[in-house]
Amino acid sequence: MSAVLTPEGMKPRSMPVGQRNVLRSNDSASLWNCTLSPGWTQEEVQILRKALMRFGIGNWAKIIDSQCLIGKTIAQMNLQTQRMLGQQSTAEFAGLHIDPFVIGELNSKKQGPHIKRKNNCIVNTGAKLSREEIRRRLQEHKDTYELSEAEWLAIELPKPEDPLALIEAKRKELQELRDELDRVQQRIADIKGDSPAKESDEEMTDDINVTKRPRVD
DNA sequence: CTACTGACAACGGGCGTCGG
DNA sequence: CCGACGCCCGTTGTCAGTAG
Repeated sequence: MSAVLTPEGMKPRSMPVGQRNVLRSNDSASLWNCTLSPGWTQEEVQILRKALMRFGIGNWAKIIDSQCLIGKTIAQMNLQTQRMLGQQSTAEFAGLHIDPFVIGELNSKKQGPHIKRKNNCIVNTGAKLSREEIRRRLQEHKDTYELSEAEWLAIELPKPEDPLALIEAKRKELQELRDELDRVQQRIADIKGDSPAKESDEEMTDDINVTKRPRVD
C-alpha cells in the first residue's frame, strides 16, 4: 500500500526515512563478520543452482526451509543468483523453475553500447522496468526456459542430517585454514629473516583470521 | 598507480497484517 | 474498509583487495 508520506506529504514511502537503523532480518550488522564462510564453493553453487530450479528463482524461504544451504543468508543467495544469471535484476525470473546457468550463458554473450556490466553482471541502465514489462518478460522466460514440473520435482537436494554437525565441521575447517595461514606466515617471516612468529601472530587478531581468510574454493 | 573485482551495507518499493 | 505499520526482498552504493 505504501501510504506513508514524507514530511512534505509528496512522495509516498513504504517506510519513513530515519527508521532505517533498526536491524532487519536481511540487514545483518555485518555478514562478513558473522558468517564462517562468506565465499561460495563450486559445490555450494551447484546446490544453489539445483535449489533455484527446484523451488523457483527468489523463493528463498523455501530454500532455507529445505536446509540444503545451511549458513547462507538470503542476501548471499540473492547475490550468487545474480552472478549465475549474469545480470543484476532478477525480477523478470521471479518464481520461475529455470536453470540460471542457461540465462548466464546467454547474458555472457550479450554485447553492445547499451550493455553495462558490474562484476560481470549486466546492470539496468535505463528507466526502471514497469510492472507490465516485468510481467511480459516473465511470461516470455516462462515459455522459453522453464523446466517442466516433472523435471523440477525430480531434482533432489542434499539435506544435512544434523545441521549442528555441519556447523561444527565448518568450524573445524576454519581452524585448519587458520593453522595453514599461520604456517604460511611463519614461512614468509623465515624467508624474510624477520624475527619469527610472535609479532605476526599478534598482528593477526581473531577477527581478521575469521573474516579475511582465503576462499575455500 | 589505476582499473577492476568481489563482497557487504544500505535504501526504498511492494505488499501483507492488524487495529480503529 | 482503510490507513498505518513493518517485513521481505530487489537494487544500488561503497570500499578493500588484487591484478596488470
